[in-house]
Formats: sequence, structure tokens, C-alpha cells
Amino acid sequence: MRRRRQRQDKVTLSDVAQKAGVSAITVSRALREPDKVSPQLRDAILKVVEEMGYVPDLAARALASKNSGLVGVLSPGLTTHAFLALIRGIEDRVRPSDLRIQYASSDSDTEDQLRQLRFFMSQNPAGLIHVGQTGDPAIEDLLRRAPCPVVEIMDISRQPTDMAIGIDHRLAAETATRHLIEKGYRRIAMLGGAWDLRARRRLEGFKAVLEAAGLFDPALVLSVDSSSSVGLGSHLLDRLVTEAPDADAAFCHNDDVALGALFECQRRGLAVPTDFGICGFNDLEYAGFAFPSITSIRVPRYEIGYRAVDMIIRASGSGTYPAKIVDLGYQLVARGSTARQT
Amino acid sequence: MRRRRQRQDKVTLSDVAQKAGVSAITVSRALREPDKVSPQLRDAILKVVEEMGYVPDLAARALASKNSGLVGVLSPGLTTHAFLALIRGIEDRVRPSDLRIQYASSDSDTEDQLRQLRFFMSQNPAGLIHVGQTGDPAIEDLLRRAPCPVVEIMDISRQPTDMAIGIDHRLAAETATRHLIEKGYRRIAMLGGAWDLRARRRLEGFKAVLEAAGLFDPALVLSVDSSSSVGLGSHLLDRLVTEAPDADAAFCHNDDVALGALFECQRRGLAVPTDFGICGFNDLEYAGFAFPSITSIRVPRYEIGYRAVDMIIRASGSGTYPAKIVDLGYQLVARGSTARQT
DNA sequence: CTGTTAGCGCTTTCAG
DNA sequence: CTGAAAGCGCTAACAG
Repeated sequence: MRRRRQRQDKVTLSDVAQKAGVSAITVSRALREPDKVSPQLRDAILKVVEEMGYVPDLAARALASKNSGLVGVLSPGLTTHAFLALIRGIEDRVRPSDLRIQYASSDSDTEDQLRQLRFFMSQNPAGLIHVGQTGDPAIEDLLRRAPCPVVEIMDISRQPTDMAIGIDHRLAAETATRHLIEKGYRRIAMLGGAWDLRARRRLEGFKAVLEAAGLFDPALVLSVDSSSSVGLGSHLLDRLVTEAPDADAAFCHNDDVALGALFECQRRGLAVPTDFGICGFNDLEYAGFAFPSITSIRVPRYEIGYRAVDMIIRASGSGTYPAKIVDLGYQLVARGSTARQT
Repeated sequence: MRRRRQRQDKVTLSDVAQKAGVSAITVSRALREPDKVSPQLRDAILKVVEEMGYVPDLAARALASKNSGLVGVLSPGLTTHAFLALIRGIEDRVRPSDLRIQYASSDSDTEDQLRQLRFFMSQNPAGLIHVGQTGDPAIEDLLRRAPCPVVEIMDISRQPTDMAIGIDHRLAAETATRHLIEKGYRRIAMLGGAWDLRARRRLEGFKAVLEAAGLFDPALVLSVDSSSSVGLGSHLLDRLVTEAPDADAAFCHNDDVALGALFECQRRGLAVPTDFGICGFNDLEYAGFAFPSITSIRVPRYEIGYRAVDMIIRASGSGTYPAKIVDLGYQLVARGSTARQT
């Protein structure tokens, strides 16, 4: 049983100043702009700071300086493997700056995204990174009103509020689909989860390529409105085999779905890639280790995160927010799951 | 190119008050404690708030009220599948409260954790949730000093600063190991990543059970100091087969490692579970869908998150922070990967 | 139920 | 290089 630290415990800037025999503002400077304080005074002050265990109050700082230094990252389903690299990129770029990151994981639900966005707005953010573009007008409107640069990441097929960085999901899907055709698959399905913006773009690309080849069949597009997972992949492959026994390949919403599909094939004795080809999306770490290894589309996630923060930093300098779209490109990684002899 | 919203754009409480013909505090109350304002006035005020697009300034609020309402969640590697359910639990409990959550993903590195902790401290947090117990004294010290309740989650084998909720990882490992023995495996390996606290506890349990059975062999404990992943599982199984060809089962650091081991077995034609048994940890979604499905230890992650927040809320009411350890228990989920006929 | 008065802890001027 | 004064936007505490 530990007692609550009382309010008077809190060490403030003036406490430190008093003990160090200087004014508060000098302590403040010693902490934030060491160059502007004489070395000896600075050292003395920092020593007192250490001794007293002074911790700056960010709320007070934000209020006085009108600068929270906070960058909000809003994403539905923050916690998927796909975000690991993204977050690493973000943090690596933030570390040497004086910004700080706050993540919010919203539901893909519009109402929840609005809630989280308003919450960020309440904190005078220095920037906003938005992942889950839905095209919802209320969200767009709120983003446009944001008094800070906004970077929409992952997909760049949409005109962004300010800036966007990522890849063109439609083109990526076209590449994947073309690959499956080249490998000799003809009855190609698309297995997916909820149709968010990126998924819709991919469907467009998928459809366009198959139609051009005279191979598109809407009955081969299967999805359910739930989040993508291994279980979903398993389930959808099951449905596919029942509804369209002649299907011979699947372009999956992501690698989890692809993995589920792969397992289900194994369970049914469907040989991958001979009887059935599988292509995932994202190129997560495990894709290369699966057996057979899974063909996927590699997305430069680390770089997207890193550069998104970079764009915010640059935009903060100027007084305006440049309209800008950065295409980082994707890469097809052909592996065992589509390595059929042609 | 969008112009920066100017400072004077910002609508403040008094702007709203003025337009509504009341005082600032009344607007403040209408927003936070609607009951204390007459219905008609309240409606009028809320209408003006809406019209003017007023957004409260959380920094000012936190400063004035000495209450940030912020709960910090610090975890190394926030972004693993294992955290999905945890975060859902946290958010579900937070939603109806007036708290807000801020996640920080630290490296498992002590220095980085300290950095992030100090950062939380700078914000007068209402509570702290800590995942990556390392037993590091500097971190413990900082947590002890925190002027708010602290809940350490996932493992409960350690005396916490205030409170802890989770499972006993040592016991869980004992159960898993016993299961492998019961299934007739005798040369049981342990495959792991970095030896964080939880992993060490599991090793203890693993070792204790095998020693009691006269089966422990240190040569079968393989790990590398890198984060656990499918690739690692694959790699470690490869090493295991080389160094100890007679090994016949593995208790893995988590399901990712188990999956990697499973793939590697398939690649080598090692039949699972007949030739080799595999047990994972966490019981992630995909464990049940793999082929063969993967035996694992189910950890009540959603509930841990939900109740951790709950503990903070309750502790905030009282003036003291109860020393408390909550054991939520785990469950062995026996599946195909260890289903050897005995 | 509503308003007045004082700050919260820090930083921004503007002077020395 | 250092300091004094003022105030960021909001809410506690007390009045009415």
C-alpha cells in the first residue's frame, strides 16, 4: 500500500530556480536551449534539476508555447503485424526531433474515428498521420480543418487533404493479378475482408486485369465484412472450393488471409502451387518462411512511416501545407506459392 | 496548398461564452457537468459551441484541473498480434470513462523505456500500465515514484510497485511441459527469443518439470537475442535438428516461433506431431487454423487489458494504491501439433 | 443555478 | 547572457 504523492510534492520550475538562485526562465532555457545559458550556470542548474527530480509539465509547456509537439497517428487496427515496420519508421524519425507521437487505434467505424480525431485536435497537434482513409466526408472535413499538416499514408490513390505517401494499391493489385495469369492460372479468385478504401482499389486493379484477359468472374470475388485473419482465409478458401471447385488461384487481401488459405489447401490435400496458386499482400515476415513460401506484394512500410513524419516536420517549417503525393512503389516477391511450372 | 490556420482562428471558451451571453465557467460546466446547468441555457450553449466549432484545449484543462485523465501504456513491441486483444480490452474499459489512453512502444532497451516513462510522467498521468517488466532497478524506481497508480500486466510472478494482473508464466510453462511429457515426448527443447522476464519465468517452469522427470538437457534450450518471429522459429528448429537430431518436441517462446518451427518441420519432412511435437504460447488466432493446428497456452489478454484499466479507475478513487496481484489464469489448448498417439 | 476571482506551470515578449 | 511582467485557456473555490 503506497501513499499517493501529494500535490506539494511536485517540483516546479520556480522551485528549481529558487534553489539554484536564478529566475525561472533561466532554468527553462537551460533545459530547452542550453546554448543560450552560460556553461557554468547551465551545469549548476542541471545539477539542481537532477537533485530535485524536476520533471517538466508538458501541459503547461503546451499551453504557454502553443506548441504541443504532438503528432497523432490514427489507424484502424493499429495492432497488426503490418504496422510493426511502420511504427519503427515513425519512431526512428521522431526520436531525434522534439516531436512526440501518440497512437490511437480506432475502429474502422466512422464515428470512432471522428471521436479520436477530435481528441487529437484538442491537443493542438503539430501533425496528424492518418491511415484508415475511408472517404467519409465528415472525416475529410475534420482533417481539412486541422490546424496542422496532415499526412495520409499507405494508399495514394485519393486526393489527400494535404499530403499522402504510400503506394498505389490498384497498380499493386494489377501486378499481382498479372503474375498469377503469367503463371498459368486462369480461374483466379479474390479473397478479402472488409472493403476499405485500399481493398476497393485493389479490387479495381484485379478486375481490370482479368477483364482485359477475358477471365473475370464476379463469382470468384469472395469476402465477408470482418477483419482479415488467418481464420478468414481458411473460411473463404473453404467457401471457394465449394462454390467454385474449378478455381485455381487466389489473390488474398493480405498475408494472413493467404496463410489461412494455404493451411486450408493443405488440409484438403490441394497442392500449392500445382493445383492452386496463392498470392498475399504486404509481404510480412512470415511469408518467406511458410511452406511453401508465400508470394506477396512488398510494401515499403518502414519508409512510409519514416517519411510521413519527415513530411510533417518539413511542412511545419513553412507556413503552408504543400499538396503533395509521394509514391514509394511496391514490389512483387514471387515465391513458392505461385511457382507453378508454366 | 492549404494555408495554415492562424492563431486567432482558435475559438476559446470565452469566445463561446461571449457569444452565448454567459460566463466562461458556465460554458465549461455545460460541457463537463451538464446537470449543473439549466437545460435551456445548456442547449443554447451547446448550440453555440457547435456553431463556432469550439474544441476544448486539453493542455489548459489539464493544467487548471491538475488532472490529465491520461493513462499511459508502455510496452516493448506494442505491435504484435498478441496485443490486439489486450488493446481491445483496454479501450473497451476506457471508453465509458473520462480517461484517455496513450500508447508508447519502447524498445526492450532500458534506456528507451526510461525515456518513455519520463515522458508519461511529464503529463501528470492518471495511471500507468506497464508491460515489459525487466526487473531493472532504474525503471522500478521511476515507477515507484510515479504519482499515480501503476499496473504491471501480463506476468504476476514479481512483486509489483502497486498492482499486477496477468498470469503466472512459470506455472503456464510447467503445464505446457507436462503436456509434452504426457504425450510421450522425451527429448523436449525450448526455443526462444530474447530472455525477458516472462521468458525467464517460463524457462524456470520448463526446467523444473523436466528435471523432476529426469529429462532436462541444457543443450536443448536454444535462443538468440532477437525478437521472436516465424523466421526465428524456423532458424532455431534448423539449429536444433543439427545440434540435437534426437530432439522430439519443442516448447516455443510464442506462437510465431511455433509456426516457424512447424514450417521448418514440413520443409524437412519431419512429421508433426508423430516425429516431432510443437507447443506454442499465447494461442493467437491462427494457432487453431494451422495445419496441423498448434497446441498453445491461452492467455486471457482481453480481460487483462480490461481489468488493468479497471484497477486504475478504482485505485484513483481511494487515496492509496492497493498492493494487489490478480491472477487471471491460463489454459492449455491441446491441438494437433502435439496429438501423438500414446 | 450562475458568476467572480485566482491561479495552474510554463514560455513569450521585451528590457536590461 | 539574464530577468520581469504578462498571459496561454481553462477550472477550483468560493460567492451570490
